[in-house]
Amino acid sequence: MTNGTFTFVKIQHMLLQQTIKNILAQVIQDALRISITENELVIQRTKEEFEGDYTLVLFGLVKKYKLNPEHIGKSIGDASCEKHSNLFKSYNLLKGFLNFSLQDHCLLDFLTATYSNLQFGNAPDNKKLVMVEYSSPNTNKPLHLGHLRNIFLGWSIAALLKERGYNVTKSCVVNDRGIHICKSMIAWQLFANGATPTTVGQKGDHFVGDYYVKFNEAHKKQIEEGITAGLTKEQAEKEAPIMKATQQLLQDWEAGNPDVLELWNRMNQWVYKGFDETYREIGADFDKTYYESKTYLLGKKFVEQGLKDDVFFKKEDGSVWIDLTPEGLDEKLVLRKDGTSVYITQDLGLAEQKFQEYQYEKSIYVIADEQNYHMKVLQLILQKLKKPYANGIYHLSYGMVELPSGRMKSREGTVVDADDLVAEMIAVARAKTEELGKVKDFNPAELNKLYHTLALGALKFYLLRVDSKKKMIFNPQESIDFQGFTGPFIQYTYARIQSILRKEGPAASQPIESKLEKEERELLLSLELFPSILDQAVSEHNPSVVALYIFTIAKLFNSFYTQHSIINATSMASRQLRLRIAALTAIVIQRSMSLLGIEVPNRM
RNA sequence: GGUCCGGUAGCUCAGUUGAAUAGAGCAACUGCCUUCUAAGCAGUAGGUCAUUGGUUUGAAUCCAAUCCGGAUCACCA
Repeated sequence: MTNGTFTFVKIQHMLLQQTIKNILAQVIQDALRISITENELVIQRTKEEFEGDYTLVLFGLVKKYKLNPEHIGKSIGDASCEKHSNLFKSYNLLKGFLNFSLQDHCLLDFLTATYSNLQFGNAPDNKKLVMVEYSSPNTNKPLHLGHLRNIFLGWSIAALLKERGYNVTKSCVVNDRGIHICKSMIAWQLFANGATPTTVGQKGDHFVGDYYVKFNEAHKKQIEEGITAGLTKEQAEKEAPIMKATQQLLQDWEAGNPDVLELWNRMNQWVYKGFDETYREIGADFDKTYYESKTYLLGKKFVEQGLKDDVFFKKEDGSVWIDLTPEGLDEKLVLRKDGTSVYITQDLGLAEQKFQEYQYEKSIYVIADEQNYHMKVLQLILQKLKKPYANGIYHLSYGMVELPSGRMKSREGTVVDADDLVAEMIAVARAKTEELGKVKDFNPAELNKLYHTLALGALKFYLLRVDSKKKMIFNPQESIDFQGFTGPFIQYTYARIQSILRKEGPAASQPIESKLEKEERELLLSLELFPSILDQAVSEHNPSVVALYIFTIAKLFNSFYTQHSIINATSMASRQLRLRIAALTAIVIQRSMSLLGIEVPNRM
C-alpha cells in the first residue's frame, strides 16, 4: 500500500491444507535431511474414527527413502509440534499415518476473517475469457428434461467460472432451420386451419411441438399405406406425400421463397416466446444467441482453405472429405456432392465466428455425450487447420437423462416436458409446505415465491448432484424428494440459521470462546475448504462437487445445531462464537447454492 | 466389427493422482419435538466394489483378459 494511493488489497485466505503441506515439507527437509517438495506429500483430512484434523500419509516417504515409519513419524511429529507450535497442537502416530491436531486459534482466526465476508470464495478477475454454450434447442418442440440438465449444468459452470475470476460469455445456438422445423410447418399448413397459439390459448413452443407430433402421426400412417401398396419400409418413408412436401418446403426455404420464410419466421417466433417464458421460469439467461439460419453457411470457406492446405480432399463425385484414419477415426464428410454443408462444417464456421467476436481463451460446449465423436472430430479438424483457438475447445459432455423404460423419444411422446415438470414440482412444494404449516402468515405472493424457490431448488439440485459425465435415470412415478440429499434439505438448514440470526446477529466487538467443541471444529474445518472446492469444481467442470460439499456442510451444521444451543449457550463468549459459525455457514450455503442456480429462503 | 463410456447396499448415487474398518440419501426398523424451524437429529440392518488373474507393504482405484449395459462410427442434426 503506497502512501496517498488508494490500493485495494484483496486478502486471499491461505488454505490450511496448503499451509500444512508447505510447513511439513520444510520440516521434513530439515529433520530428515532429504530434499522433498510439498507436492510429494500426501495430506488428507483425518478420518473421523481417529484423533486429529489433518493426516500425513507416510508410506510414500517410507518407500522412497527406505525409512522406518515409526522413526520418521516421530521425528516429523516432534519437530513440527516444536517448531510450529502455533499451528500444531499435538500429533499421534498410527501405523503409517501421522495425525496432527491443529491449534484451535487457526480455525478461530479463519472464522473471524470470514464470518461477515459476503464475498468469501470469490477470486479476483484473471482476465481470461471463456465462452459457455448451452441449451441449444431445436425450434420444433418444447424443452424437456434433457434440456434442463444441459441448461442447469451450463448455467452453473458459467457461474462457477465467474466466481473464480473468469470473464464468461454465455451463448446459445438455436437450431432454427432444417427438416425438423419444416415438418412442423407442413403439419400446420395441413391441419391447423389458421390456428395460432393465441387463438387456442397455448404456449407457442408447445403449440408448434404439437404439429411436429401431428406430422409424425400422419407420416406413420402414410408409411403403412405405402407398405400395403408394396413399397419397402425405406421407400415408403421417403415416398410418403407429406415427406415429399416437407422436402419441397426445405428447398423453397433455401431458395428464399417469401411465403415460406414468412411462415417459418412466424412459427419460430411462437417458439421463442415459449422458450423465453421457460427460461425466465427456470432462471436461464444468455449473453449471445446464434441462429443456425444465419451461421450455417459460414463453414463453407473452411472447405476451400482446407483443400488448399491439403487437410481436406475431394472425391470424384465432388464431395469433400477429411481423412482422420491416422488419428484412429474415420474419413469424415465436410461438404456434400451437391455443395451443401453438413453439420460439422457449420460448427467449424460457428467456432470461427465466436472467436472473431470474443477472442476466447476457452470455449466450453455443453452437449450430450452422444456427440462425443462429433466434438472430437470438430476439435481435430480445427487443429489440423492450425486454428489458434482449437486447443481451447472443451466438450463438457454429459450423460443423457433416461426413464426407467429407457431413452426418452420425442416421436413416441415419452419425453418429460420441462414446463410440466416444473409445474409438478411447484405443486409438490405447495403440498409439503401446507402440510407442515410453518408459514401460515405468508401472503399469496410470498407463498408463490417460496413454492417456486423450493421447487426449482429440488429440481436443480436433483439434476446437478450427480456427476455430469454419467447418465442418470429419472423416474416420473416417484416425485423428486424434499428430504435427505436434496435442495430443500439445504434450503431448510439455511432457513433455520436465518431464524436464529433474526433474533441476534454476531457482534464484532464481543470476545469469542477460544476452545472449540468437536462439532464446531468439524464444521470450521469443512467451511475452510470452500474456496478449494470451487477450484476443484471449475477444473473438473463439475458442479456436483459443490452440491456434494454443501450437503456435507448442511449435515454438519444440523448435527451441531441439535447438540448445542446457540442462543442459549452457557456463556456469552460461546454464544458469540456460535453466532459467527452460524453466520459463516449461512454465507457458504447461500453462495454454494447460488452457484448451482438455487435460491435460499429466509423461512420455509 | 472399430472406438469411447459405464457396472459399488433393494433403489438413486459418492468415493477411482493407490492408503486406516468401502460411504451418503431413499426405502425398512428403533429412539428423540414444554428447549434457536422434526423438510431435522441419533441409532440398527443392508456389500463377493461385474468376474478372473496380475503389479504393490497396501487395489473399488493401476494393468490384462472376460461378461453385461449404453453411445457412436450417416451425403441426419
